[in-house]
Amino acid sequence: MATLKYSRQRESIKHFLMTTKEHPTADEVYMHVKQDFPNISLGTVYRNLNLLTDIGEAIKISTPDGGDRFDGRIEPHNHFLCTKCGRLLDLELDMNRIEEVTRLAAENFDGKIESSSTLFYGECSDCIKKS
Amino acid sequence: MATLKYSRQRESIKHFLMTTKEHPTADEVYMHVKQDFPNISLGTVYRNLNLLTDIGEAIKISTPDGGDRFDGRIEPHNHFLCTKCGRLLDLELDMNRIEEVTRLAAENFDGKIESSSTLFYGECSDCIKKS
DNA sequence: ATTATTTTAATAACGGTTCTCATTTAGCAA
DNA sequence: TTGCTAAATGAGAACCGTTATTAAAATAAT
Repeated sequence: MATLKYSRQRESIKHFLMTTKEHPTADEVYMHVKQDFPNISLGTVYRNLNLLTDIGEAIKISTPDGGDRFDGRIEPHNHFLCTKCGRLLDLELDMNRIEEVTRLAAENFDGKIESSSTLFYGECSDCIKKS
Repeated sequence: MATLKYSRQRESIKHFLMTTKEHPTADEVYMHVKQDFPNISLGTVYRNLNLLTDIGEAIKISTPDGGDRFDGRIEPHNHFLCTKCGRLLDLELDMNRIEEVTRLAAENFDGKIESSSTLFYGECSDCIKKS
């Protein structure tokens, strides 16, 4: 069962994910961690992002516009994707409502629903200002 | 403004999307349409799927596991992704509830929310039977 | 039929992600 | 400490879904 071994690189990746408010792509994580580890390879970043996702210490967010984003905030929460500038933002929302919807969905559905993720689309405040 | 010209290939792609209950990937559409147009190229399939999506006659669904799926059912509705077998299924759900959540989300949010898409995860009935 | 414009098929190119593998590092035991 | 073993890394090749290029074919209008 492959016992996990400490690595500075993984720690740095995890720390960045947990402290940033952004939802960086793998490449953005790479660029950042490169400041502390100039020799780190993109493969290492991907490997650790996937590892952190697998062990539940990060979340992977798929959007329709290209690469996946990663998030160190693991409590269930929602996201907003600006269709103008492409920024991905946190969106506060009473999770009880989400759970209620999930329960409701489960009623008419034949399988077992374990979770759900909602992505909101629209124009972010910055883009509204500019137009 | 590039006036749209008829093409048999596009018509076949659209017809397949509108009649299937599945949510095929571009490659699955390609495989199917190939039966009627043995010489069709994958590029043509992608070009038309994107065109149909752009003019609102199809929907593109992003999932965390690989390629995008396409759906000829354009009324707002939700989807369920089986984490075991990867199948993407329709999920009936009172859209009023979803709209309610969207309204609620808009209250605490600084930009303009235009739409949302919820993807449910879990185990589909077929996979439950098998286990 | 002629012409102009769109669409196609074939294929090369691209971007994001995963894989391979030789080398380095962490953790453990003598 | 030293040595051993398993895990992690860096470099780069490979992979896969998707987009771009281009000459030829299909469509629509004259």
